[in-house]
Amino acid sequence: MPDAEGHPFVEDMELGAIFAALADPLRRRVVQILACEAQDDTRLCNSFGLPVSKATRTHHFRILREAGLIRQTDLGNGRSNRLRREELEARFPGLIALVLAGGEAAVAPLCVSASAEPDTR
Amino acid sequence: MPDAEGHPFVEDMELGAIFAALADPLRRRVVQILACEAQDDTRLCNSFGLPVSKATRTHHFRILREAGLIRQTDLGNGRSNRLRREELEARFPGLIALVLAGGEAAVAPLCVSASAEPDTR
DNA sequence: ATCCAGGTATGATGTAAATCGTACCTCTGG
DNA sequence: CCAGAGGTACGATTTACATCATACCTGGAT
Repeated sequence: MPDAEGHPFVEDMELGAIFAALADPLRRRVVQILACEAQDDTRLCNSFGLPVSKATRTHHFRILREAGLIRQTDLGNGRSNRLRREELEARFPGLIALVLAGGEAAVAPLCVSASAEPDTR
Repeated sequence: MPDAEGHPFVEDMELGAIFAALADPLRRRVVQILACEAQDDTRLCNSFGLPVSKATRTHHFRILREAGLIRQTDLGNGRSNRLRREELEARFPGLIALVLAGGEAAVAPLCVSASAEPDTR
């Protein structure tokens, strides 16, 4: 079902996995940030200000990717993250709006610059 | 925040708890059944055909109640369950439609009679 | 009064999830 | 070429969750 990089096809996305992914405040925050940015925004994993270690960050992005919420592109160094907006809207209309409606997933400013801080922690 | 029976107020509902509750296929099924029935449908906990023990069933209904998805009324014996449809729609518009859009949470017929079977298991 | 059906409460148990440290890989910039 | 930044992989730990069995409570039917 998933492609080589672990992205499920739209028709294989599961609501259970989506909900499980969005149940975590950190992951929900990532989606919120991507969702409230302009079209096709692309950012690196470390640019979300997640208060966890690198290893844990990778873990969270994997969950998001495997649920189908984001599409990741390997740049060798760095990895770009993009919300799968249209696909999600087609398969689960209203999902993204809902995540946005949930209010800040309490961690930081959000739409404003979640600047990439050094790898503290 | 919650009232005496453990129901959160609309304004206290949290998207995280909602998503966590709906991540489980059994609980999602309960919500689907309630959602696709007519207005203000009320059913007992054992009428959903959940393939788990009584204790586990109680557990799942507690999660649903504390997330704000259902409202339970104690009847002494038995306990009626009702989807908090309008309140949910006001707070998280599109949520219910989304759960329905997710397709059958693979367990049984669904909208058709999930008849109350004897307490096997 | 009894019994039973529907639920809750309380542990116990097994599995899954979040977290981290460390080691490693891949590009880019001196 | 070497150092460093961005990530992944692996193993360990700790916590949360789904599950059950058992004991108990409440109201309706017999």
